Amino acid sequence: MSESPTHRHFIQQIIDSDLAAGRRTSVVTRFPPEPNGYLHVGHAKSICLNFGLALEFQGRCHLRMDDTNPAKEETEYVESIKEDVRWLGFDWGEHYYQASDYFARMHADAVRLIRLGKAYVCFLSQDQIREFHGDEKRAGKASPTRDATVEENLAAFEKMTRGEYDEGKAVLRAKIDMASPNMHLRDPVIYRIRKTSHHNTGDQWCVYPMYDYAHPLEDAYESVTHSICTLEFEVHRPFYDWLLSALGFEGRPQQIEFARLNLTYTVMSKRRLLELVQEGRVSGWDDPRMPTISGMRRRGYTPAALRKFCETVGVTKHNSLSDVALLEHAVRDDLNRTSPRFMAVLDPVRLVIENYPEGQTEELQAVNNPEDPAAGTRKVPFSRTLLIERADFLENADKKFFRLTPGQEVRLRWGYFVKCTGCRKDAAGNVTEVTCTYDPATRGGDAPDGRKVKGTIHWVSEAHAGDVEARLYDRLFAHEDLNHLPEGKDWRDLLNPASLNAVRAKVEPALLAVSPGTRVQFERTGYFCADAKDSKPEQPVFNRTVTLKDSWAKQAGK
RNA sequence: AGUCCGAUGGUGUAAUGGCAGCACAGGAGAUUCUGAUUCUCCUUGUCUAGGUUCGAAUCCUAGUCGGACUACCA
Repeated sequence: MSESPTHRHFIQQIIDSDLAAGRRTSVVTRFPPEPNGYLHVGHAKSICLNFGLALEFQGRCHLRMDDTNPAKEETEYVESIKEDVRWLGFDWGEHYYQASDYFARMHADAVRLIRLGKAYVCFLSQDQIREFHGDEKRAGKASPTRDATVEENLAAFEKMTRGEYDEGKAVLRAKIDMASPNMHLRDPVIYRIRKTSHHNTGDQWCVYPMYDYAHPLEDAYESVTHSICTLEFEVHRPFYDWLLSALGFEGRPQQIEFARLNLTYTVMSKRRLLELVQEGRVSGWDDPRMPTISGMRRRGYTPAALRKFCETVGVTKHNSLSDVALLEHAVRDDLNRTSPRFMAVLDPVRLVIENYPEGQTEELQAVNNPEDPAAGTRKVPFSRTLLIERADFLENADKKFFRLTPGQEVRLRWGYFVKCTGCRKDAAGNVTEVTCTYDPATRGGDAPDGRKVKGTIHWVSEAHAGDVEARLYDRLFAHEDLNHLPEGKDWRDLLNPASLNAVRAKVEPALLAVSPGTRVQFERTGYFCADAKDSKPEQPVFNRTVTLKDSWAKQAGK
């Protein structure tokens, strides 16, 4: 538990008090993504918040596609969003909605607004609108048609709707206050002309509502009670309230803003993620290095780990930059309990047991998961010639090195004690083979005489080993805070050139049979997931989710 | 520059006028058939200055710093 069990974040407190005071009798939230990209871990925070609140208060949470801009949205994204929300473990039940389903109703409300004298058609060009808008110091100037009659506006909006104007020739604006210190209240544009086919409504419409106009209405139509969004919409709230009040909605939704998630060594904007994909810097939205939910799923992250992480970072109103170590901790913690162990050698060197009979093979019993007795055991083939990690042998080592070095005895995991006798090298001085002798009495890994070894290393039998691709991932960026770039650098300059290192690994035979998507631990090296896309039968490709903590590497680095 | 929002260890957060706590990270040690896990202990914090109060992280004022906004994007 990262917080005391009684802790309530500020949104829970708002809801508590709404319920206690009788202002609300139920809780309805919504997660409203625009289908113009894949969901990322920042969205996961919002999903957990909104669906979590609904669960906690026995209300409901709607999944709503905020598809008001036909130029940017695609069905591919709609499908991926649904999949990601489900995968995270949430269920919207019957409550799937699309902003585009409300276009007729929104249009009718725009007509109402005009009749109320609270909206008008403006024929200024985009540049003129900007110019008339004023700035912090100067009040804006009224559009020439600001005081047109209701009839004139109705007629003009009708012509807009019928497509009689070209794109950009006219917009519908709310009539509020051109002198407001809040720019969003200086007669914001609420409808624009777009003669583009919409992924859902096709060519039915050529006028489309703007976010500021559409969003409060969507919430109101669905009887949303608490409309939770990110901090940058704080300035939009007065318009949100103005609109619903102007149109006379009862029991209006309340907009509440919270701080979006930022992660070290990670970009979190859809625009940047899209660029990484389009520029081919990653293999796609689901590249395992991407902070997208689909990328993290492929990388081996679990829904539980993501949910736990979202709980850990909390919900506040101030911007922060969460350490990616928090995320890594969440996934290690989950995977440690749940993933079966296997032996895999990522950087192999041969180990020959000189006193083990040539040609002999035996099967040793290995425990699948020490954290979970129910996971059972498996057999691992053993023979005279093994493969071990190159880093587990050192010709000249100090006393702190617990692995193979001439004269030192170590345990082969689930196997025997072996004592290092030396090594052979090639002409260049590279170690080609490590040699040792074994103690037959230590079969299974324990010495009858009670003697201890300091180190245990993993291994595979060379003749029995499978050969697979292992993709060793590291952080995508080499810079900590991508919202603050070093002088003169583009964010792309900060990509980590070593974010992917694909190696051929030698693995115990049981590993060849795992199905795509399976998460395992490679003992002593890390958690891996059989890639869901590139794995073939008997030929899995493993993605490293995260390394195991390595206090030896830390020590040795000192 | 204006308006709005925010500020608690290295990081993320709790304490809602009454002992500044938790997690991560870092350090030391114990345990261990993974130098993992687990366990124990430790380092480190209320932006500044005033005020209110018996008592302030909390309330007030001013300042400082950070963020958002000035799209026919969401």
